[in-house]
Amino acid sequence: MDRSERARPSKETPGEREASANFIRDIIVQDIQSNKNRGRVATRFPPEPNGYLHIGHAKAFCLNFGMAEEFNGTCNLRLDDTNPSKEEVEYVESIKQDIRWMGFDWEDRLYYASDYFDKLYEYAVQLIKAGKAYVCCLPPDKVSEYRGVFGRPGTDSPYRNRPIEENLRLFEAMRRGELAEGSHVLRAKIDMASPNMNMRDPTVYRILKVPHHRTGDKWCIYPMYDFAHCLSDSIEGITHSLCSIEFEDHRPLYDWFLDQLEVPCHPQQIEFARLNLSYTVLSKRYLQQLIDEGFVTGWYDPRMPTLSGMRRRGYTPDAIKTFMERIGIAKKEGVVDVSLLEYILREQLNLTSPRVMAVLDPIKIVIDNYPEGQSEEFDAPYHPDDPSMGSRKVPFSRVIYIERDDFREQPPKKWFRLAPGREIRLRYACLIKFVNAVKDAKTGEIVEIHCTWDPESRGGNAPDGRKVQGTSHWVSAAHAISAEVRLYDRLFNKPHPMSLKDGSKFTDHINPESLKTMTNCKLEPSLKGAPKGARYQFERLGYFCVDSLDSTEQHLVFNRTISLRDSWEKIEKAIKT
RNA sequence: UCGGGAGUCGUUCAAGGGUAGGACGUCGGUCUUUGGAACCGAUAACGGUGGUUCGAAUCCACCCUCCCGAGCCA
Repeated sequence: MDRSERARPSKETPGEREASANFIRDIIVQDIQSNKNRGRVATRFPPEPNGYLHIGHAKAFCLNFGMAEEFNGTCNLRLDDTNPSKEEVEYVESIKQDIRWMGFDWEDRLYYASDYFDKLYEYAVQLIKAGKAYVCCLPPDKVSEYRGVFGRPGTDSPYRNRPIEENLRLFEAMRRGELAEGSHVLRAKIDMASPNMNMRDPTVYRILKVPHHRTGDKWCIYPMYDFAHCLSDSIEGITHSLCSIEFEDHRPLYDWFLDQLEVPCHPQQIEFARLNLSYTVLSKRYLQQLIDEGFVTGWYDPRMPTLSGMRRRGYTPDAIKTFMERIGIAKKEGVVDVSLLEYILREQLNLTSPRVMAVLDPIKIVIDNYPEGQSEEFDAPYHPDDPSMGSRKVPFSRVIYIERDDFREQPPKKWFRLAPGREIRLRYACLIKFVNAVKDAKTGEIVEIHCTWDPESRGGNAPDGRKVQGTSHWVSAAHAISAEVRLYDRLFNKPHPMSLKDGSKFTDHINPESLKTMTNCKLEPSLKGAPKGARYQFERLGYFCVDSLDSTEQHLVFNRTISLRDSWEKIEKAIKT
């Protein structure tokens, strides 16, 4: 292809995501140029409804919906429900909700593989009539044994050359429920000597006497993935069937079925590497295990990499989409550093979150020279770099709270915050100067700190131009509202919890601090009535959102989406070592 | 053992017979009423060995490493 014709990254305008080149886009561009499929692009996202969608699925559907959008095509949502023993309606609903939340629309193209059960049955009959499939009576362990091992050909089933009429009769008996589960299967007659195990007479239909969440008990035989998937794609007129790398050696089988049968079209299967993320696990099975063993509260726990967990945590769909574009699409399998996701999240939240003040672990400050019973208000902008977000009034009075962590009796080097003898700024308010700290006689714990303020410094600066190094966020005690704040962190403390060489289980590496609940938090009064899901930056702390499940008007609950970058933490570590 | 796939900065994605580029990370700096943000700079890579060529990361050969595959799961 001429280089100038190649899909290039779109011009970068502020706030717009950049489209990066990827090999799938290149293929689609070529296909359009050669007028393959008459220039049409049709993709689909085919999740199995046996669990909640996670960020790995998001990579797949962002690609499928994204390509369709970009090339004026369509993307279908198809629930791949061919195994009723594992699938549930709850999952179907969550899948739809999560995709919608991410901003994609399948319009009227919501399909189920089970929509095609009648057609698939007919295709199977067609295959039998063509002498390309047979009913095998080998029990499961024998089927496996006959299939053989890598490097050596398998053995033909003794039922392989059954007459077509008998196959037809037995398949019909399977369908009618006359045969026991496990006793018979329909198999494609391909090649028991193929080096590709998928081609050694794969199972096409099995008996499963299980009701289906959509077809009820109409069927007791169900098609296998390889058969159902390629045909569903063809029935829907899919042009590009994008799937993950582990299906690469299923492609010959995908193509084989479509070649044997009279089908509407023959989509092209293209494989790409699935997403892996550091400090997390991305597999339904392991996520289910985290739930079952009580490490998290459910699929929607804010620490889970599920879309419902991330939504509750405060992630934005846009951050996830931008992440997908930045990591790109390739065939190489790898692990993306979660810090890139976090960077993009902060990048977006920084632009869009109103700033407010919240003290999570309060310590009382008494302003000795501020009159008792008096108060005043300071004007505080909602965003320091975006005046269009406006401002609010923050009340100030004699007793306020600051963060316990913002005071040190014996400050280390490079400490900018409050300490004996120091003067600091209260954000958007004034300068205060340390007087003394009052300790509990028994425990030695500091119960309150006395300071004086400089009334001339209203707004935050002294007219004499003197500078202070530190600025603290604060809340007026008399005006504060109480709340619970849940501090979430990475779920694992190892970058690759799934591949430790020491023989440990991944659950051994759960971060014990992945959730820290703060119950005595003080918020500025403007936060009263904050609606579920609302996002804020708590100044100097991080990005937080109102919990969508547990927060009530009487008892506000906030989740920490992500902390602010903390360069003091780095300095502190450097000093200690 | 056989088949399939993949190897480019620490990570991820590019480019590609002619100076290997971006982003994150890391390190340093500027600025700052968030130790935030922003800005500037530095860092660092073509798995190996041969061959073809004026020139190879790119083409060829061989080798090495890693991933997937023996469900009546998807």
